[in-house]
Amino acid sequence: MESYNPQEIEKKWQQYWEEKKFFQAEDFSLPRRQAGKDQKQYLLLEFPYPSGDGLHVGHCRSYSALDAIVRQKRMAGANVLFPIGWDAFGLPTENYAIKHGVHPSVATEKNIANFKRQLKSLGLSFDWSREINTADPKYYKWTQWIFLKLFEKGLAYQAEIPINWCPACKIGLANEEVVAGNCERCGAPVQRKIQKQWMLKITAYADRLIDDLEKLDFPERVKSQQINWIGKSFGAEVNFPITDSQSSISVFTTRIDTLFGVTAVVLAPEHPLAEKLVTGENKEKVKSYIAEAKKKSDFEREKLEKGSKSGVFTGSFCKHPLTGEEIPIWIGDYVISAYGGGAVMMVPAHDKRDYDFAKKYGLSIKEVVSGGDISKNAFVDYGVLINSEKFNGLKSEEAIEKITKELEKKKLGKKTIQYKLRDWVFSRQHYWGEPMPLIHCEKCGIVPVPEKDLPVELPYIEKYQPTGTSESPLSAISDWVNIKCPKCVGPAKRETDTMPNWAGSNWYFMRYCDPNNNKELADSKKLKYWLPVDWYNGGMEHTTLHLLYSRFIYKFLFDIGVAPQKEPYQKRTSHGIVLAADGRKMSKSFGNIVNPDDIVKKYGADTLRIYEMFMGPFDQAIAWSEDGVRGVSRFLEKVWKKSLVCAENKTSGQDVLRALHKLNKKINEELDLMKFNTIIAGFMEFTNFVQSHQEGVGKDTIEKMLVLLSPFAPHITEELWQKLGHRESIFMEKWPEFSEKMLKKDTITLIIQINGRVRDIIEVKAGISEREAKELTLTRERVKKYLSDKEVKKVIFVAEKLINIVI
RNA sequence: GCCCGAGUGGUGGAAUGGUUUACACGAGUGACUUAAAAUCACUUGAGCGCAAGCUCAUGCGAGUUCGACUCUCGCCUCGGGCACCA
Repeated sequence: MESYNPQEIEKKWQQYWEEKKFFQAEDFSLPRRQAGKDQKQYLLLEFPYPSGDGLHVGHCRSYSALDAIVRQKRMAGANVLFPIGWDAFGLPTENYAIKHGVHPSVATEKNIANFKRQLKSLGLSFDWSREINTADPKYYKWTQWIFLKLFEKGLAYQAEIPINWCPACKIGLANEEVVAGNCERCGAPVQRKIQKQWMLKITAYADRLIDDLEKLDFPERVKSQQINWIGKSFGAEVNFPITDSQSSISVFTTRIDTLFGVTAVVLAPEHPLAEKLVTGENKEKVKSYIAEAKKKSDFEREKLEKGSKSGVFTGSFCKHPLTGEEIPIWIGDYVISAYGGGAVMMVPAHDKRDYDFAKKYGLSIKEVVSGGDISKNAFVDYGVLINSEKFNGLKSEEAIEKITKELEKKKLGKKTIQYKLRDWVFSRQHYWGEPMPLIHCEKCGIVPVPEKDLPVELPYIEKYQPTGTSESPLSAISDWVNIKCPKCVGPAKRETDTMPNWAGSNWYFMRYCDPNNNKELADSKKLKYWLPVDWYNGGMEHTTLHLLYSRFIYKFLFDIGVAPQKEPYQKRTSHGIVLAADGRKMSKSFGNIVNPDDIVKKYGADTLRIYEMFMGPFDQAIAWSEDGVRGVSRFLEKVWKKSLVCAENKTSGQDVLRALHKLNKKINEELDLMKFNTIIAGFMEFTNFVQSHQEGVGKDTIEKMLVLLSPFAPHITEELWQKLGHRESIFMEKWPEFSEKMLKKDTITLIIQINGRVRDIIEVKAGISEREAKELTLTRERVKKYLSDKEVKKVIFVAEKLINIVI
């Protein structure tokens, strides 16, 4: 008998499938086999960033799993779109290029070639004819086009916002490049620097991003994470008039019922009024405090531990809007400038942070909601109001209503809604990204590049190093920067900022529907046919970034008539990461990385695929184990041998057929639930069964088993299929159905319990009645032993399962 | 500090109210072999016992139930996420 040699057969079939174009999706077409049941299925995985490290075994895990689902759906008759492409712009490539003196476009090209080779070696059934690359001008033409539309509709604007600035490297840093407040490259402490940045107004879509989640088939934890991120809260805005001044401080609170407990107002160090309110004696102290706080990066500010909040008194006071009482104005670093106007009313009795702050600086604590013990802790729950003048005795809920009304009447406040969600910083001062298609004209201001001039190509330059001035490297190319204004033909300059890599990944799934269109983003009929994506799998870490951002962009494209629906993805699932054998993350610095190439070379792609599905629950993080890989390799060896041996037999016995239908049922029920690990276990159980019933297993059974296994282990099953005498590919087979009738057995195992403990097990005929079961049970020696003279109080009978005697 | 998960053999895990430990790994014994590897067969939660068998065990403690890994309450530990969100 020929032995199983994956290295030989896998290449062969990969080429065969590619030549036959098996995996190309057909626009509008009926599915291959079930005419009349025109069911399109669009399955998407997050396209990879082609890093220099090559494919990770983590990619293989989710890709193999999705591929199994895709292959099964094709066999069941669906017209499946399963595309792949490259999220090619990004910071790591630029950094790599600078470090090694290789142009980013060259590095990207090389990395893509490597990724492509690796993906192909796994035999994944992508439709390669639709491959896209976000760094290709033909692609980013449309990324720029989307930006122009956002600009046109007023959803792209410029704002002064702080960035992380490394004073030593003289470059702006991404959050990821800031490690514990220091620059990742040189270790210098990161500072904040104000920079003019392009922003996208995602906040305009906040409500819709929450409301439309309802109808989507997303995991609850994904939905709630997005909802919490958007953070819609209902509350009130209150004005505290500043003493001896015309102006007032506006604060936002969700707990207006605690208004009478305010003992200070605290401003963020960046608050525009902060410096103005400082009085003589405190001036120096406050100034240096503000300077210190501003220097701290967001990172440090966010990580301030309990108790380490700091603050300083400005020396100024404001008036309580209802009592007229004098209230001190403080500055505190725990107040976030970007939220709620950068000012809070401090109610130490009923807010934990305020409580800590008041304790630290000896501010008074005034209880206004009864129910707690404020000498020990802040009482944060709702309760009944006290010390609140005419509102005493009201419940918190009612008080919120009435106090808000009172403030509105006196024009000192109003009901408002606040969101945590912030607008999206959309520009980068880097080379390797899409240039923003805008022109700055001295006369006309900001002028969009006319659509006919798109794409604005990224110039190929030798010097893409940072400029040291916090401007993009593009600003140094005067040939490119200086241009005539498209409106007035006067002298003008190009915008030199580029877009973040999110720009390309926001809409890539739309381009797959029509990847070579030169006239528009994609043909509207094709979009209408394929979208929305039926099933999108990806990582949990993208929940509040890519997944949310791309929903926003899709909604925008829907509003301007480009996207066919309100939501891009109908169903979302997420995979767990693959950890190293030591339980840590795989990382170069730990030296614990597993290269999929090595596994494919040693054991074959089918083994790698099955192992990664078998390793554990799909959505959980699991550590790599090469012993586990060997176990799967043994399983495939067994499939190979038993298939060839049993194909000699003509027919199969009843027991074997029952086991086969049981397996078929298991797969049909568990595949969409992504219970790959138990499905593979089911196959192992089946092959073990075959091993012990070898004579009773016929060719019919083996063939059906191979068809069932083919989505999971495509190469070995295709090879065996042909060895068993078939000319057509196994993937042209129709997905098998199981019959419930075949699963029925004549006898069942009845568990006998006494007081809920198992005491005996008997084989009885199926469909046994309670009376029969009881009679049978009471004759058993082992039961009698326990019953002896005791009284039977109760008998619980669960049909086809167990009988429990209570004594 | 807040939010979300998860705790089951030597290990990864299975079981979502009904035989705890499927499947796999590892370990052990035997067969084949000059030998090893590979393969095959058997054993493998812990304790007591010659055995039949009994007792205990799903992080800890209570509770609901004829019956709890599963449901409820309280606690502990680990992992992931985070924007001190007023």
